[in-house]
Amino acid sequence: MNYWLMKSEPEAFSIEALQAMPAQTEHWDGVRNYQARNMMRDDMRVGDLVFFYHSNCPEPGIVGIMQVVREGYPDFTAFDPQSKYFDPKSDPAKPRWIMVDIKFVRTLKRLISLSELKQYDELQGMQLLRKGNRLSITPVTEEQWEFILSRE
DNA sequence: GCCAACGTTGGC
DNA sequence: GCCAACGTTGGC
Repeated sequence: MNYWLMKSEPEAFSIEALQAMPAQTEHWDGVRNYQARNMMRDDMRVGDLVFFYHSNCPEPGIVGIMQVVREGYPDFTAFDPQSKYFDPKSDPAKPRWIMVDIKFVRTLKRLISLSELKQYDELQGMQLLRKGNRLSITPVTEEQWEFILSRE
């Protein structure tokens, strides 16, 4: 069982939007970074728990929890010229990009902001907090996961 | 294979 | 809107 953190701009896709989906489940499309793709492809398993992080918004931070319900499969938005995630170099016969399906578990009782996360010694070394980190998917250790939930 | 130019992310 | 950090592209 692994733990993760996945970022989304709430204007594009928020935890409220996930909660409103049929079966409260959605595919996590549009990841166009190889490191993040490799994590989805190689390491993410059904049952893994994921923090939902709102990025690029007035108060960035962790807003809820979701769960992986389908393991990596081709990101079909890469094949759709109408999609903003279209990638002409992704060949349907040899897909370049991968997505997983994610199900809403719950919102946190309160938002745990990025600025708060940065203040905890216990979270030193958390990949999200590394200088210059731009990865939209990062692993979270069990210790970090438990600690963050204990601050809720 | 190097690296300059360019594009994107995302906090502030 | 700014800009630091970083990834990708493409000429050589």
